Amino acid sequence: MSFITRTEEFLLLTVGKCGDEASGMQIRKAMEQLTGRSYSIGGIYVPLDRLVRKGLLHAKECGPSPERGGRRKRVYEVTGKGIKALQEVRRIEEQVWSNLPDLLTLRLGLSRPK
Amino acid sequence: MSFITRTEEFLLLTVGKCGDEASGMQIRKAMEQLTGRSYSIGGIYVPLDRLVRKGLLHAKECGPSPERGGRRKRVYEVTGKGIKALQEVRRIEEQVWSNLPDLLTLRLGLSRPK
DNA sequence: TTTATTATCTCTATTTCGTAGAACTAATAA
DNA sequence: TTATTAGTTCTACGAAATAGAGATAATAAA
Repeated sequence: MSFITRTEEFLLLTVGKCGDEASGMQIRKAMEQLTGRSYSIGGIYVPLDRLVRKGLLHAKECGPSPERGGRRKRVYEVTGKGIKALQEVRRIEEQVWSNLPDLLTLRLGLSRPK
Repeated sequence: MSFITRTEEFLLLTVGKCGDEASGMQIRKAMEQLTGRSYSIGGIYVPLDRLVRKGLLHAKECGPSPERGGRRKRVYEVTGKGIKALQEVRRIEEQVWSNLPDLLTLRLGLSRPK
């Protein structure tokens, strides 16, 4: 078994951050703010759908926003399985980044001593 | 532009950890220990080659090990560009994991208060 | 009521990455 | 000279990322 990808990780966290506002377009905006890069529409919806299929996200249909136009929104939320996947990937990330040799720590500018 | 993948991140860090011993098979062992999962041969060499082509790793041919058998080893080292990529991905990871709403922090078991 | 406008989502083609393991190579030992 | 072995090359295939045109469903304007 493999870890979730970075895109999946960021999407799960972003959905969590957006809370009740976690619709596709809102998630896209938040992802762009958080990461500083831009995402195409497919770059959001394709992996979102995959996360739903895998059971890491749950999707529910909502009413439209009060603004002019716009179709029904679909709002996502992180499932228990999604939380587990995040916990696992965080644990591994910490593991891999720990006990770096001094030279590497230095080159990375992480020389915070101790 | 996109971030390096998780596999690439782990490989770069593992190469850094292995130092002078960073040959393909050694890297494979270290990756398995660090992550707790197993990697096929291709699962190591294919992305290693890609990292070399992208300039994040440098490869040099070495003599064989003193053990019986075995062909020449190829030893990898992280380039300056590789270090930069690691710094960037770490910065973004920290960004995305910061300022989580209380509910999410709780669900993730990160309630280490402020 | 019909038409224009708009936000959101669906669909799908293409490129890039991950995964697997058989086959090949070059070294030492028998 | 042949067997044995560590290490690498090769390559096929499945999975994920990326891009953006088009479909849909809502409100506003005519």
